[in-house]
Amino acid sequence: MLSKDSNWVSCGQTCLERSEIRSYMVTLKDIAERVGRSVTTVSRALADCSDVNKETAERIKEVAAQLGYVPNTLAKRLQKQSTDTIGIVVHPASRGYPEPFFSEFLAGIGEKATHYGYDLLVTYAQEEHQMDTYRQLVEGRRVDGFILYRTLRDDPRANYLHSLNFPFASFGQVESIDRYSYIDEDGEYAMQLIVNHLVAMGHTRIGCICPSLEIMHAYIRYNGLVKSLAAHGLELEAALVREGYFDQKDGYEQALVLLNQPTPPTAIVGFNDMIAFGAINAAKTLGLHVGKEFAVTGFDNSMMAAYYRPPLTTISQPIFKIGGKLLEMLIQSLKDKEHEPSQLLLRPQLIIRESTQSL
Amino acid sequence: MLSKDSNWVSCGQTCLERSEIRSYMVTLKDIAERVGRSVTTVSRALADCSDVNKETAERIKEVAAQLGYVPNTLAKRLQKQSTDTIGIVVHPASRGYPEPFFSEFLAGIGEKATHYGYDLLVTYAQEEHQMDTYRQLVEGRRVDGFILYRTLRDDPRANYLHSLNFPFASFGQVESIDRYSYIDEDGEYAMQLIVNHLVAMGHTRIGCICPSLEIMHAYIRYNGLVKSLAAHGLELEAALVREGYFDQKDGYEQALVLLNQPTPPTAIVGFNDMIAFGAINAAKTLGLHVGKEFAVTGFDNSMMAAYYRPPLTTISQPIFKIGGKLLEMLIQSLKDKEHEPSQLLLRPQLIIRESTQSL
DNA sequence: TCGGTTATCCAAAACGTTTTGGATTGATTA
DNA sequence: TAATCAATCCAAAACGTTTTGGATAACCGA
Repeated sequence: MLSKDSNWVSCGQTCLERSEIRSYMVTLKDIAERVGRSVTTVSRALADCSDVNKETAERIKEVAAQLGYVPNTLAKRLQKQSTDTIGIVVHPASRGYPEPFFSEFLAGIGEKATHYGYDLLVTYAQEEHQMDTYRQLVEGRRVDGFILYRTLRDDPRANYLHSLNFPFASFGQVESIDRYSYIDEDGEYAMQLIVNHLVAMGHTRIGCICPSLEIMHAYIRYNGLVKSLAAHGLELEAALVREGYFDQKDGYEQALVLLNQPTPPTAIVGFNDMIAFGAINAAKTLGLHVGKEFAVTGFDNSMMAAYYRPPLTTISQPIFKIGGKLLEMLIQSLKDKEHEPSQLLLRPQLIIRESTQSL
Repeated sequence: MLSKDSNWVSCGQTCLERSEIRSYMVTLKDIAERVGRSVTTVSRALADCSDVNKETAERIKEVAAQLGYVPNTLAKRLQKQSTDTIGIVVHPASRGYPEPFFSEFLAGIGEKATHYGYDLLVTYAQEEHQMDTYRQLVEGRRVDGFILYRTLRDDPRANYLHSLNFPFASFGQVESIDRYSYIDEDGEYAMQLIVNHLVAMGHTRIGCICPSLEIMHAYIRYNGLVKSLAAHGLELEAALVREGYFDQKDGYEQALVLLNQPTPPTAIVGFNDMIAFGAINAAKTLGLHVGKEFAVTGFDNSMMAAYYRPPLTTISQPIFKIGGKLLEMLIQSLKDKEHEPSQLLLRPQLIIRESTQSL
């Protein structure tokens, strides 16, 4: 193993040299002096401008390479008055394991950002200081645009940015503004898929565990659920609806409440996979045979879904791709300020597994 | 719901005003003109320097607040020649669900970074361009320091940064350099805990599924495993060692290989939780009663561990805290270049659950 | 010969800060 | 009275780019 990168391993002399190179930062001025041209010319040569002699340009590039010149990002950005940086403010709920969704989403954004030469600035703010964080980033000109996610129906972040005409793109719609860029999954359609499937399996007594309806996703899915049930002549009984946020613990506890009722549901629709896992565990605890006599569905198709016992029937969303596409939409609007906002509604897919079988 | 943040909701006039404020960026010069003082004085007043008259300073601050002045971050950084930014280059394996570890680690780093006023620059590079990415960030002066994780025994990133004397702190040790800041868990001790427990449960035929031994963590744990087994007069048979990277699929497949041998192990030590989950599934597939006649252990105590069926015996590491502490160590060394590197070896904890019971 | 191109170059301004090295004033001290 | 000191202020330089608005010289066609 030592052979790999061995030039770095026992570096007595090498290190010193490198260290000197670093402490002496090469600037345009250095190159200019060395070549005997002005800073202007050097800058233009490196930018491949047409008004510099070919030979001069070559010589300049040669010297630049030889000196190991790398432009100073800060200086460039100050001059250009743009940061080439996209900001994302992390939601408090995305901080731990509970939300496997987030790391994939971030990766989708990050890979595209790197690809297009943008930096990704990730900020963690406490919920109560969330708006201050946005304001600081905007007014300190630290980012060129934002990615938003987990939107609310009336979303203060979106409202703020929209009012400033500050670029952003969001995963999830917002009711309180219009003309903005977003991607969303068709939650209503997703619920239709789920309900159709459950009904086909013989379920009529269907409950759900969902987060606050202030969250846009939840609201859309909830309405979709009600509507789809109605299409089958079924009703979503108030007693069969429980609020639970996002983690297994909530799913477990709320499912227990539902299942301990006099006439419990035969199926529970979890609004995300973690909730569904919790519900499965609750049912197991009560000795139910999950999949047969009691069904559970999730939402997200997280990796665990396929491996859980029983494997979870859930809705698949291409989170990684959504992140990437969102970033592309944002960059689009950064490059062309007049560009019409793009809006994308994705068709989700139902992944049927063993957690839902015929009654 | 509309009452909350209603100042943003129906903003006809408000929006315009805001928008004007933004397009007209307030600078020190603006304040200076308004107050009738020089830019220098304004700058010094806002920095609470002692050589500006109290009344003047107050007046300046008043006007600054009134105009909504926020310093231009780029200009400040260019002048100060520091970026106040910490970089983290994401390992390709951390991109999806498979590694719940990552989002918690990142959150630990990010929250502290925000707390100390540092930006967190998250970069996604393809593995083959990894070193280029580091070089660009270093030489373009885009970050003041790095957080490294998932170190190799001979780690090119650490070697590079170390040779340049560029600040970094890593989660995991590196063999190829010394005198650097790191946090690591005591993997040898962790394995001792696991082996002692398994032996106490009556296991003598113990196998393992571990990642490449080039990875420092894996190497340490592997050696710890061998040593701990030896302490009980046991040997780690070559046939009972399989390489698997990090996900359930690997765990599943490699566990099948182990279990289909003529004399299969009665316990499998997974080098992380995902591997362990896969192994559990494999055993279930073969009809084994996991926990009773066959034991599995994990490493990380990811959230799923407690909820898996059976719940997983595993090693607990405070990943979130480690991230935060790492960032603090890094900032420490940024502020005091001469500061001795700190090195922290954590005592891991064994969380015993039902996946390991008496034979 | 002259006006008009073209090719090549550059000084200076600009981006918005912080810092350096005084300058000015008025009061205090020797 | 002159020297010293403290308080208050600021012009200019610096950070390292990019861009603006020419300048210069050589060449071309009429």
